Parts: sequence; C-alpha cells; structure tokens
Amino acid sequence: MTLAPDTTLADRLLPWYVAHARDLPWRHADVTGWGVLVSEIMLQQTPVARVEPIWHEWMARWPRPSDLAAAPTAEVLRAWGKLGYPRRALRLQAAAAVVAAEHDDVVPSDVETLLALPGIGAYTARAVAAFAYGRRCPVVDTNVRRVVARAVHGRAEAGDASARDLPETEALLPLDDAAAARTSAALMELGATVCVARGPRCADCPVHDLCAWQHAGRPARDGPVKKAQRWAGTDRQVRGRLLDVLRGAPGPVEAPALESAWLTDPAQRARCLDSLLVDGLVEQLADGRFALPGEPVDTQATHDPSS
DNA sequence: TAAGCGTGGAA
DNA sequence: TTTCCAAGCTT
Repeated sequence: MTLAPDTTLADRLLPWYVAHARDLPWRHADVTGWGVLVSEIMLQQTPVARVEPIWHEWMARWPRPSDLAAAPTAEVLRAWGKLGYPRRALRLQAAAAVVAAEHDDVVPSDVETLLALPGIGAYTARAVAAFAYGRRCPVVDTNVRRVVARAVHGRAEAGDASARDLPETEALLPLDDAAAARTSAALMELGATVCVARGPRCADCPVHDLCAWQHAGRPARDGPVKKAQRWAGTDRQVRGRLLDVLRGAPGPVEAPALESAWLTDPAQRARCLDSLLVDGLVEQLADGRFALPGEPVDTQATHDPSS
C-alpha cells in the first residue's frame, strides 16, 4: 500500500505507544505531580529497573513534598541508597521544601516555575509539565535526541545537545495538548525500547518507513571519537566509598572508619571527604566524628575522648 | 563550554 | 576483562 503523503511521526507513535508502552508505576493515572517529579529525578542517568523499587518506597514514606522536606537528610540519603549521584537526593529535598513553603505543597505545572527549583533543568521541567499536567511542551532527553537524529536527520547518533533541539522537537508534536504530551512520552519510549543506542530493533519500529536513517541505508556514525569515561581510581569512586560507609553506619563514625574505605591514596581520600563536606553530603561533628547531614547524635556516653 | 558527579548491568 | 551506557544538572 502507498503511504499517505501527510503521515506524521505522531500518527504512528500514538497508537504504537498505546499498544506497547511499558506499565511503569509513575505513569498510572492516580500519580501526582510529586510522584512524577520524584521519578524524573531518580531516572536521571539511572536505569528504570533500579529506580522502580526505590520510587515505591519513597512514595509510601513521603507521599507529599512537605513529608520529604521534614525528613532528616541522613534518612533521605539512606533511602536513596545506591541509585548514584546522591546530590540529586539533596536537591530533591530542597525542591520539596520550596514546593511545600511557596507552592502550597503542589508541584508547579509551568516550565518557568519548575526551572527555578533546585536540581530541575531543561529536561525535567518539561517532563513534569508534560507527563504530570498534560502540557504541550517539547521534552528532550537522550532518547528523543537519538530518535530525532535518526528519523529526521538520518544520522546514527545524536550530536551534542543544542538550542535547536527544542524547536525541532516541538515541530513533531500535534497541536492538541494531551496528544502532544503523549507524543513526547512516545518519543522517549521508542528511544528507550526500540530505537536504542546499541542494536536498534528497526524491524519492530512503528516509524520504520518514515525514518531518514533507514532511507539513507543506516550509515554508521561519523565524527570524532568520544573519550571513554574512566572509573577506577577516580574521585567519584572514592566519594562513593566514603558515603557508602556512612550510609551503612547507624550513626556518626570515627575518622579511621572512613580512612579504611580508601587506603590507596590518603591525600585523595582527604580531598574527597572535604568535597563531600562542601557539597553538604557529610557533616563533621564538634567531637570530630563524621556523619550524614542531620544525623541524630547519640546522647549515650559511647564516645568519650577523655577516657 | 566542558568537566565533574555514582552505580551496576549488558555487550 | 573492558567498555559502553542509562529519563541530566551544575558550575
């Protein structure tokens, strides 16, 4: 059969999304803006499978922004667990405090107000506006940039993010708000499950015949080689080790407990501990011990430097 | 603007 | 084993 000349990506994506979208808990109709915001922060650079159980715990424990705002930060960081990038948890708690104090405990629905909250950038603000409140606004993440790079530009991979991403993606959205929001979700879902970075499943793609990359014969990427990210021995690894000690401890710990977490390079350990203090992820008590922020201090005489 | 920031699963 | 990658934000 021949293709109608005015068939759009959205025409194909919407029915595909209805039939194939994953049943993710934060997509359920009864989830509040708060639930969507928590999911979006947790999902930054973090796979869905690891987020799901933690998101459920957070929603049960802190169902409103004011609940999280009132929690001891030490408990927030423990509940964050090993999701990674724990500064996200700090900023999420700070954002919750602003929402509770200035927005009547309701997550804002407009992009500008969302952007003013700590830890919320161009992607997350639009994701909340679209997915929680059905706004028509382009939602551009790594998945969407890859889908657009392939389907629209015929390139194997997206380049660096640019100011053109937003208007370019908006041009793909239907005029109707609800349909546009759903199209944004569908673009992301396609990139996450079909039009993936490695081994795209083009045979299952609903826009296969509209895809510029297909028409071009699926050319390989061209451009400069991207430098691999190292891990072993980095400050990130050391910070992770230090924080893991504090998360696992019931309360404040002595300095040697942290020193044993990284014996390779004492100077590096000291530098990383200092950076954690600066970031507000760790506190030092008056008696010299270290703790997660807001950790209740034991009043028992379990620690007496004079003895 | 580019670098820094966690973690772990899959290729 | 190593490398790549996953719904980014901040400075």
